Amino acid sequence: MPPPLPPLAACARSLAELLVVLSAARALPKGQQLHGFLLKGGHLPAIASSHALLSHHLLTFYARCALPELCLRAFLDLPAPPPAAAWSSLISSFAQNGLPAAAFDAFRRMLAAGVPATDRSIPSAAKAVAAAADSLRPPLAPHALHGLASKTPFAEDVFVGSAVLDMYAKCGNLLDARRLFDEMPERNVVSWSALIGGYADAGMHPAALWIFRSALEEAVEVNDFTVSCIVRVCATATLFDLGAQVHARSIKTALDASPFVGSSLVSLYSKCGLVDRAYRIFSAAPERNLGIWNAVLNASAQHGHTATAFERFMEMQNDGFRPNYITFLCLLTACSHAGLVDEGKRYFSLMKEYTIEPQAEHYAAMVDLLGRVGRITEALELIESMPMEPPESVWGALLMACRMFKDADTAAIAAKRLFQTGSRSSGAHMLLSSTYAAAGRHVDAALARKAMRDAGVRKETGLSWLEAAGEVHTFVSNCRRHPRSDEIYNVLEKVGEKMEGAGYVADTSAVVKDVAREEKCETLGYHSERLAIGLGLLIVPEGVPIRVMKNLRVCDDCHNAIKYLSKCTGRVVILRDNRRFHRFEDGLCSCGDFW
DNA sequence: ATAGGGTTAG
Repeated sequence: MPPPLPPLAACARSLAELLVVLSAARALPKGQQLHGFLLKGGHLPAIASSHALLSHHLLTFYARCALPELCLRAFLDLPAPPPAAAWSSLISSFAQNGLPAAAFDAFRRMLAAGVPATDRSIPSAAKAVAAAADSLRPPLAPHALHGLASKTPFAEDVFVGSAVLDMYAKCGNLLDARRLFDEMPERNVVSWSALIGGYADAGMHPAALWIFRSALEEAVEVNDFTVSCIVRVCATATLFDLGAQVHARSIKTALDASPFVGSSLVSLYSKCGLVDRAYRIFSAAPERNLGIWNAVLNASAQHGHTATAFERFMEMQNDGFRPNYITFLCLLTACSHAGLVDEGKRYFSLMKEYTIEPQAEHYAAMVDLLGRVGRITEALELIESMPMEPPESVWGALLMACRMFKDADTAAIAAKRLFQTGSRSSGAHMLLSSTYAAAGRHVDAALARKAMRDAGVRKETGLSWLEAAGEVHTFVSNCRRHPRSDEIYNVLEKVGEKMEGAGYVADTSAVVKDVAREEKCETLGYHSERLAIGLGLLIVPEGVPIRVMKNLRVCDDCHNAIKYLSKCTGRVVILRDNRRFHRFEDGLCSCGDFW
């Protein structure tokens, strides 16, 4: 005789736990089976006290499976009228599972049913508005939700305030975010983090740093959220010294153990050119998540450590992490930097097996990969096959390929389509012009430059900078602004003689005829990166790599010259241009002259 | 206990 089954009410907890497991796995058939069982036997009312608990997990389950209709039906199965808690449950299920439109719809229905908004439902609604910030038809203006919230008894609640503040920040409305922050009667670490994150996303790095500093001064107990945000700012702006200071501080508070802080540190050191240090952070990380795997994978990709990148991809899967769309973006970048077309195609089709829909960014990476090995027709065919309107980045990648392979006809097509996207990129005009020039079509080149002027687009100034002792030294071509300019030009001249002795010949083919006067000046030899390296030779201690950043792509001649420079001086130069890293040592570059 | 806010990786 089997022991008698316990009464169903006693099983409610186990059933709830089972639903949580099924939710996590998004196991749709099994979950629906369980739902059916509960409904069919009339079991739900039988366990009325656990009814709401089970319903909550059912809602989360269907939201995870992106099935708002089923979610709503499970909600409507609740004994009427649903209490405010059930509504909050419904709204948060949608908001937390990428269904902002459904979340807002539920919020609206709740209000229509006469249930007032609470301190539980407003934050979820704010999250939904924030998540829909990029969509063309936002469900509700941020101001409207803020207004609604301020008419409730929760207007001064710190949870509600922080959620509304974050909504403003995510919608790019930094002025309102800041005003709310200033007016809040109570602030906590979440309010501070939301504001810092908002400034960081908007590229307002000084503001983000300033708020962070104020938080420290006001003795706010910053946590891993806050620190990861501020390290991201340092990474984006390549503020190595400041980033290292924040890192040191985070070690003291043990926040460096957070995988979120770890990811941003990996990215910081990688972006500052110190990929070995990035690798060490990763190896030492006590806890790994998908973010830190992607961060280290991207570091390998950016630094041209292609084989390492592929290995990391295998390892992360062995560790049980499921790659996401960013993982594949990193892999395609790695392939692109090594010119590995077959591997790239393999990863691109592998996305399907993971049911990850390629985004425009993945297409841009594939176009870049095909283009830089000269398969321009194939790249154009891929663009034609895109299920979405090709954005600027895709045409830009094609245009770059046309420039490399002097394909003026395709360049004209790419540029035309690129400008149709509403882009005001000066780089695109310059690429088109120089492609014409490289193909010997100097009249078209001049016309392209005129078109740029007529469009009121100014050429982006080539800038290089070098950070040393916490100070950032910025250079433009041939400038003499730096107080140590005389020494810089002297040392470059001296090294230049050695370089010529070693066989360096300045390549003047990059000097395009029929270009405007200002560009001719720039082509004469002292490109900004060389000046920055010159200063590096003077002030960076022997044995320490000279790290230089540049906002444009390094030219062939400078690339060649820096190889000779590294050989003649015995120095390591790490140059980050707008595409990737180049590590020059003993006459060779890590990119293998393919970039 | 079934409901609430902020991260990382491109």
